[in-house]
Amino acid sequence: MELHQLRYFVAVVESGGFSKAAKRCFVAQPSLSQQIIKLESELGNKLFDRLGRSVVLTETGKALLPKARLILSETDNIKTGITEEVDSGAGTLSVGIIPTISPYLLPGSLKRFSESFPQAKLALNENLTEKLVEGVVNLEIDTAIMSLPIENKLIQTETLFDDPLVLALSPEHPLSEAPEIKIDDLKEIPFIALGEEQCLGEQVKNFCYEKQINPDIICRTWNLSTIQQFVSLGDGVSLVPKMFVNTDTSGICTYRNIEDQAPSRTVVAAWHKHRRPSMLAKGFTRIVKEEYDSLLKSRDI
Amino acid sequence: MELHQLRYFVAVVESGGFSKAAKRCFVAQPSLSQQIIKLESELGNKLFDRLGRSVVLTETGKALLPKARLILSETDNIKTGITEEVDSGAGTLSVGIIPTISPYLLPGSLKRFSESFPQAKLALNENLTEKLVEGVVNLEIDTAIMSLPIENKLIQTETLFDDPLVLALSPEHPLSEAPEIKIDDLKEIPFIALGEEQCLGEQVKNFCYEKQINPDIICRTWNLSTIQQFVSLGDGVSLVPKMFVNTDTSGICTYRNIEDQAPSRTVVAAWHKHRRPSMLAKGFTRIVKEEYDSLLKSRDI
DNA sequence: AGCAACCATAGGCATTACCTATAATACATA
DNA sequence: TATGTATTATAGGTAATGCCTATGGTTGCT
Repeated sequence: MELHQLRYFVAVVESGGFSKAAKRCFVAQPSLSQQIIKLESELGNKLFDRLGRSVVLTETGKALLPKARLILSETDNIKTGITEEVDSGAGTLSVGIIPTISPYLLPGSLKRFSESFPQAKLALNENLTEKLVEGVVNLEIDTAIMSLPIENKLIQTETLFDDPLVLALSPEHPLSEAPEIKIDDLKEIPFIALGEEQCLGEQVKNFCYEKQINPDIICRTWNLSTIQQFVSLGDGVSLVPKMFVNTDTSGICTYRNIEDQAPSRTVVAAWHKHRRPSMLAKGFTRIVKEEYDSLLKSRDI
Repeated sequence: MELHQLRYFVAVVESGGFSKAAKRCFVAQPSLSQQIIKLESELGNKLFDRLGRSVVLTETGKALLPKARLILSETDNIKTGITEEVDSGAGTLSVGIIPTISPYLLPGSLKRFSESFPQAKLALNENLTEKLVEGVVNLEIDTAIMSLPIENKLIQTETLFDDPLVLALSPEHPLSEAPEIKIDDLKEIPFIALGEEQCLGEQVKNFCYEKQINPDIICRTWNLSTIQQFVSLGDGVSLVPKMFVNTDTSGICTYRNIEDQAPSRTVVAAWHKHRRPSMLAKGFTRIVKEEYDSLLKSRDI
C-alpha cells in the first residue's frame, strides 16, 4: 500500500470516475487504473463497482474511505504540523547546571523560560561539572550551564558571561575599610575554601597558585552559604562569585572587588559538539545570560 | 513523503542507528540512509544528529516521531480494520420493496435483520416496481424485493420463493364449502381487483387472461386489507397472495387453494447487474426468504 | 597507531510507476 | 440498428527511483 494509491482512491471517489480522477491527479488514466487495481488486489476486495458511466464504492471501498482520508490529511499536515510544533517550543529540554550557579541564576531563569516557552518542559540536572560533561556526551543532557575549563573534546561551548570573583569578608574585618584591595593583600590571609571537587573551588585554588597567593585555609566547605556564615564570624575571608553577592540579602558579609588582575570564572553553555542546539536550548542559554545581566544591574557593591 | 521513509525513520529511532535499522528493514544501509536524507530534505530539517557512535533525534525528529507512528499504525491496520468492519456488517443497506409484500414480510424480516446485523443501518423504500427499478438503476437502492416480471436489462434477479395466489371469499360464499376449487369455478365470478399499477394487480389480470377467465370486476381497490373487507361482505371473491393469508388473523375471510394450475407470483431480490451484492444485501435477502418460509409453516389453510 | 563501527557517497541494476496507443464496453443519439 | 462518445482495461515501451555493492571518511575504542 502506498500513499499515492490512497490519493488516487480518494480522487476517484470525489470526482466520481477514473478519468476525472486521473486528470485531477495529473497522471494518465491507465496509471491511475493500475494503482487502484493494485490497491484492490492488496486489500483482497474490489473498491469500486465499475458501471458503464459511473463508479460506485463497494462495502470495502466505503470502509476504506474514511481511513484513507485520515492518513492523507495526517501526511499532508505533517510538515506544517512539525514546523508549528517546533516553532511553538513544545518539547522537553534537558538542562544541566553546576551547584555554584544554580541557586543564583536558576530561579529567575526558570520564570523567564516558562514565560517565553509556555509549552516547553524542562528536565533539570544539578551536578558537578564532571557529571554534567558525562551527561552531555551521553546525550542525556541537551545543554549544560557551567564554567570553564572543560577538557572534553566532544563538547562545544559558548561563553555566556564572565563572572568576577570578589572578596567576601566580615564587616569588622580590617580590609573592609581599605580604600582598595589588591592581590598582595590576600597573601597568607586566613581563607575559607570551597571543596575542590567543585569547579569553583578548583578555580580559586588555581588563581591563588598563579598569583603566588598562599592562603591559610582554615575551613573547607561545600556550599557558598556556609562560606558566607563562616566569613561573617570573623577573621577568615573567601572569594565568591559576584552572582552570589547580588543575591545575598542577608547583609552579614561585606564584599569588595579586587582592583588589579581581578579573578573571574567564565560561565558557558555547553553541548555535544555534533548536535545543533535546539531552539529551546538557544532560548534557555539566552535567558540565563539575560538573567545574569539583570542581576548585576540590580545591585552593586 | 512515502510510507517506507516513515518506516525507516521509526526503525532508526527504535534501533538507535542506521545500520541496525537497515538490517531490521531488510535493506542495505545506504538505501535506508538515502531515504532518510530524502525525507529530511523534504521536511527542510535534519531528523537526526549523527554522532560517531549513535544518532539522536533533533527537535524536528522528536516532533515527527509520534505522527509517523500514527500513520504507520493506521496503514498497518487498514486491511484488518476494513475486513472487520465489513464482516461485522457495519454500513447502510438501501432496500426497496413493493407494497404488496412489505406489510407481510417486512416486520419479521426487520427483526431478524437487526438481530443478525446489529451494527447495520437500513434505508427503506416502499414503492411500486417501476420506481424501484429506477432506484436500482440509479444506484439509490442496493437491493429491491419485488416480483417478476422485470423488464430492465440492467437488473439482475435472484428468485426468493414462489408465492401462490389463493382464492379469498366470504365464509358464507357457496364455494367455501366446495370439495375442491378449479379454475373453471372462477369464470364470470364477481371479482374484487387490485389496482393495475400494482404488479400484483397486473399479474392477476394476466393470469385471468391466460386462463380465459373473464371476471366481473365489481370493485377495484389499492390495498389487500380493503380487498379483504369487501370479500367478507358477500358475493365478491379475489385472488390474494398466500403471505397475506398467513398474516391475516381477522378470520373474516376464508381462503382456498386452487387445485389445478394454481397461479403464483415469483418474488425476487433485484440489484444492478454490475454490482456485486454486499454481504448485508445477501443477508437481507436470505432473511426475507427465511421469513417467508417460517410464515408458511406457521399456518395452513 | 591501528582497528572496528558507523554513516555518506558513487555508480550500476532492477523494479515499477508512468506514458501512449489501443481495445473493450456501456450508453446516448440518430 | 448503427454510430459516436465516454469510460475503463490492456499492452508494451520508457523513465524515474529505490536498492545494491563498493568505497570513502569519521569517530571512538584498544
